Amino acid sequence: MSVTIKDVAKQAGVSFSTVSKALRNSPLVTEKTKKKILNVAKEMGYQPNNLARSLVSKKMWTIGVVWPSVERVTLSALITQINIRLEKYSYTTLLSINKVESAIEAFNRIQVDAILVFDDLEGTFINTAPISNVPLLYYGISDHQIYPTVDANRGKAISLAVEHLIHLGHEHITYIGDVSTKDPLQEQKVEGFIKTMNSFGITVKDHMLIRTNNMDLYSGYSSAKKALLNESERPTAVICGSYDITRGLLRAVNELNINIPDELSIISYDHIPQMAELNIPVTAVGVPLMTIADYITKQLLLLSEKKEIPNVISLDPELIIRSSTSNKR
Amino acid sequence: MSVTIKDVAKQAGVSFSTVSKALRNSPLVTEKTKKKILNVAKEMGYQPNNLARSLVSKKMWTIGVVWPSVERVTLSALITQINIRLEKYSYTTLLSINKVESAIEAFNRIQVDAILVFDDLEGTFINTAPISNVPLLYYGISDHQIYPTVDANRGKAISLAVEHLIHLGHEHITYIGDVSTKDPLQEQKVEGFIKTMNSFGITVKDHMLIRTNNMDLYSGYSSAKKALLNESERPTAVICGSYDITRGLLRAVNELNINIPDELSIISYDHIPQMAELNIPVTAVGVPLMTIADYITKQLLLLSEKKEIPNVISLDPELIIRSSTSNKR
DNA sequence: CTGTTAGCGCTTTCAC
DNA sequence: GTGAAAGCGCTAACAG
Repeated sequence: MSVTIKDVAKQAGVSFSTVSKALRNSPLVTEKTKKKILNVAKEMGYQPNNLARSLVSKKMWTIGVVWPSVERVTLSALITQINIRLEKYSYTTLLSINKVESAIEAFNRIQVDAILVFDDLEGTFINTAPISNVPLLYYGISDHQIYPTVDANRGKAISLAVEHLIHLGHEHITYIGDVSTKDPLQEQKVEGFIKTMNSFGITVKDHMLIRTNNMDLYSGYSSAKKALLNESERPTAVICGSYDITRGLLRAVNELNINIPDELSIISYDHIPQMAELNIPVTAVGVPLMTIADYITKQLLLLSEKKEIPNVISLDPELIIRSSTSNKR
Repeated sequence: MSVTIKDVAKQAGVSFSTVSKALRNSPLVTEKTKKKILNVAKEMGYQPNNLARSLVSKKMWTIGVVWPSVERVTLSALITQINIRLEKYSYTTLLSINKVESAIEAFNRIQVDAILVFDDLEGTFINTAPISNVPLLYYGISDHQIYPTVDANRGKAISLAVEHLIHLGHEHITYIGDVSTKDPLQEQKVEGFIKTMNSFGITVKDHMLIRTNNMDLYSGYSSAKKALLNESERPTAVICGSYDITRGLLRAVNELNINIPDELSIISYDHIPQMAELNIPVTAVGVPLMTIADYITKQLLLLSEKKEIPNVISLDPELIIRSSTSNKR
């Protein structure tokens, strides 16, 4: 078996509780003995048993993330950011690709300190809402009352986009996004689009709402091409539902030799740094990625310390104007 | 604090060890008392503490997977399959998106039963080879001597592809794949291509080796289009380095109205079921996904039980002929 | 069959 | 400062 605290104690000629203290760098141990113990420990190749440690301290220093099956640039970027932040507080981030319920069950089994649920895909979480002894944070829509939720107000973000375009004089505005699934997060964006358009007295006709099969680059590309090909019906502005779709749109725009923003204004959901690094820096709406990461991390940290957090953390989307939007010519 | 085995014992009027036995469904307990205990436990909302359980049993029933940063269809499919198999043996699969070393460290901290490393991206693992107390399995190339490795023999697979095409009479064969990174797994494919071509006396000229920026669909699409546009220099057969690239190629082929296999034969790396479900069922080479999943799972299970496994598990790639390849016309 | 007794490896009082 | 003792929640001999 592997070397334990007792073995080290015996070897160093001290009691095992002193070893424990030395290892935890307690001030109750002389520097001298501390040094000695640390040396012996290293020599013997001592590795702490974190299960035992956690059993008494009730802390695993681990956060579980329930990861939806499909990868999108924004989501991975978000998890990466959260991971970075949590690392600074010495937490490890672990992901599960299992279904929401069994993922939560697994994280309960290994007793993580908190669970983050991205139920980005089918909204099953809201309906089934499994039980968890471990504190849980949900990133999605806050129209349920079960677990604390971080809500990025996607509908409001799209409203911001519409308003911006209308103020620039656009009326023929098209929304390209994934509206094929039952994903409530995507539905919220579409709703925001239709409602805001209506509020300005504009009826959203069929060709102004383009459905892609999913949120990836190629879907965006082919849908966009279709929408832009017919020059007489071409919109003067487009709102994209995600970063990936915007990338697809830009490819199409490039191939068709359409000038941005003179012939077409583009605005996109997803307030991420990458948006500024595209061929044309793209005007965007949404809660800044870093802000979302900050808030989620903060709540996760609080939950890990068994602290109470508000049931809804509602984040305000922002509009960041870049060179892809201009007055209607 | 939460309810423990002792609380249940007190409530049920038995000793706590009897409760332990009842919970583990031991035959040493009467059905009657077992029933009673189970009831009381449920009423009290008893949840086992798996840390304590693991502390004595030395088993976490968890496998850690070190996940490379980029998602590719094949890799996710593979992990999904492994996950399914492990679940059947009551193991949970947990992923880490951290760098190889810190991921391994994290999995050691929470004491998983085994670690699987997909170091698909930069080959850092082979060079740095971190220490792990937990048994570790590496999925990649077996030219190192540090940890047991499952090797899918990617070079041999591409050889198979070349041979097949040559036997069909093709000579102007182009390989499309990701050769931009230092990923040794991709390099192996390219090497296999060049060597085998040479062995048939064919020199691989520049235009016969197309580099995509990465392995995704759009890269495949645009590279393929470029390669196929010039009709006079167009190859009679193409080998794709991955499923995603093949999908991209098929889009390009479709747009350019090229007939498969009459005008162009296509063969792809990645022996996965999805390959048969494309517009044109595509001839493929590689170790069948399910076979890889079977082997990896088997080794992982053995490692979890502290059993010895061979240092190299070399899997034989297969050729599966579908309708995308034919004799050169 | 059921209960008693030891631990698993560690942290944390509390004496010395 | 250091050590002895108790206990985290559970499993696994060992008695009865």
